[in-house]
Amino acid sequence: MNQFVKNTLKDHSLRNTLCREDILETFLSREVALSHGDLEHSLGEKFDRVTIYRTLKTFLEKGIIHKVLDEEGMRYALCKERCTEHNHHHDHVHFKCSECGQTNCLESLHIPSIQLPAGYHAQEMNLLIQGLCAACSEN
Amino acid sequence: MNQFVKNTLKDHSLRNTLCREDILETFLSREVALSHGDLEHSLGEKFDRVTIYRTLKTFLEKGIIHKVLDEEGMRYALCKERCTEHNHHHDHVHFKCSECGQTNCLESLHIPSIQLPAGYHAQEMNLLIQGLCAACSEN
DNA sequence: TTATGTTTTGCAACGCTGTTGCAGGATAAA
DNA sequence: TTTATCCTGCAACAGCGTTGCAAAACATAA
Ligand SMILES: [Mn+2]
Ligand SMILES: [Mn+2]
Ligand SMILES: [Zn+2]
Ligand SMILES: [Zn+2]
Repeated sequence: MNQFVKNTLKDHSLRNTLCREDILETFLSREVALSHGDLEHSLGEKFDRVTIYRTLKTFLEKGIIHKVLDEEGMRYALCKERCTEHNHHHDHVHFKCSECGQTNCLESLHIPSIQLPAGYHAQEMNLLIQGLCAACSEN
Repeated sequence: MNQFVKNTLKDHSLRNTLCREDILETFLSREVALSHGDLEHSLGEKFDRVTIYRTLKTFLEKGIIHKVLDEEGMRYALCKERCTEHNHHHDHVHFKCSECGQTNCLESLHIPSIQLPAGYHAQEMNLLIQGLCAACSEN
């Protein structure tokens, strides 16, 4: 378990530090997309905010996490596939529940390809669906 | 022209003020989605930043503009259809050019409907496609 | 194990973004 | 023209995100 975290860091040529371990474990244990603020809150006073920012940036560059667009600020989630900095090959849907506020990856839902007007070339797509999640709709 | 602006304000029961006129005209003349910073820059020192924030908020509530999700902060664009605060019925694609940086509405491209997992209910969708726009791809 | 070069961290400081309260000014309607 | 209501500018503030720098931690090889 903790070994997975260590391996992930090693595989990406990153030094094994407590902050990186804790942040990775937080992503693993919570199943949702996390913002910088979520992490800061979740980790208490354990690390400086700046360190958290830099860890997120490093993880993004290494392709360990990917950005999740959100109306109220950027969130991040683990990459399930093998990604690199400028090659985050995700095309799955992100869902944000307007009731519980949680945002998560719907890995199994691919964004359908779209016929763009002439001359346009797509490089990256980001689809956010907002609504009620399964837990919140059965109230 | 200016008359359209006055009518729009009147139709939404908004008082006719210089700041609102100028912001509406800016949205009409530029064809792209604008951020608060774009407007602040475009209007010079003419109005206080706070007034621009409040004008955007008012226009959103009245359904005059809608949000455009963007990796580097929120942008806004005119609603072509009749919208109200909590009923922005847009389902068109937004495109951001990674070369010229412009973001705009592709009004004619509808977001395809997606089959969500059981229990999930969609209320709103936001699809941002990043890539090269027509102008930038013919370089 | 210890020594070494390199990477990472915490701290301080800074600029930018977005919000609120309040008093004075502008607007629309009578 | 008067009046009630709405809008604006100003000041202040909290939060987000970045940078430079010195001290601490890490990985590697002696
Ligand atoms: Mn995802
Ligand atoms: Mn649009
Ligand atoms: Zn929910
Ligand atoms: Zn372009």
